[in-house]
Amino acid sequence: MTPLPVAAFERETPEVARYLIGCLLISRVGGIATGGPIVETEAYGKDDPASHAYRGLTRRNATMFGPPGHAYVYRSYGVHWCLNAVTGPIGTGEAVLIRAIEPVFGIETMIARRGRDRLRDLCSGPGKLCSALGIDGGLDGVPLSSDLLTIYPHADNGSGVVSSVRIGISAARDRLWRFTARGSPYVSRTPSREVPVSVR
DNA sequence: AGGATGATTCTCT
DNA sequence: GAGAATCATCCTT
Repeated sequence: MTPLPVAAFERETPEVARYLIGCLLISRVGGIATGGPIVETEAYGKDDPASHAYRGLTRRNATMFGPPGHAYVYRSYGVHWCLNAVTGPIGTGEAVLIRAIEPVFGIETMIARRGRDRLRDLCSGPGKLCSALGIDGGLDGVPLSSDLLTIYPHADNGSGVVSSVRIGISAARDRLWRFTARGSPYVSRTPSREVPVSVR
């Protein structure tokens, strides 16, 4: 199975966020495969006051300005790790936050890492999925085609994807830059207002 | 050096 | 749905 090519991360960031729904995210941290299909993403794109990159390059967000197709891993609220896929050409600070996956591979390992045994509690949030997959700051900047962290394409990509407003931000609340797999019980929160997404 | 601020999670109501 | 926990990062003195 071939990982997503870098070209897949070079389109407009919201388009990448939509496209990633259904793609397979696999971690092999610790030599154990964990992961599953992506069911929730958010775009942090151009001229976006909600983005870490909005006020320019800093030490934390430097990876966002690097090459597309790499992982941007940052610490949230001092305790959680969050995983992004860097998008756009070098020099632009854009990324897609991977917010939730459907837990499929390495369930026992993910249960142990999370300290929770209900399937829906394993990967239903950006901090949760990093915990379940063993992702931490040491993976910041690694290619998403690497042995440690890989995103694979999925045949059914595109169907059943809906958009809604992003979660946990205070700026640019009107942008429909959150994407979820319609009806998935593994998202962080059920979207209040779902808007259909056109598939090209 | 100090203060404000979260791209969150968990628990309780 | 609301509130607490918790601390690295960033910006302002």
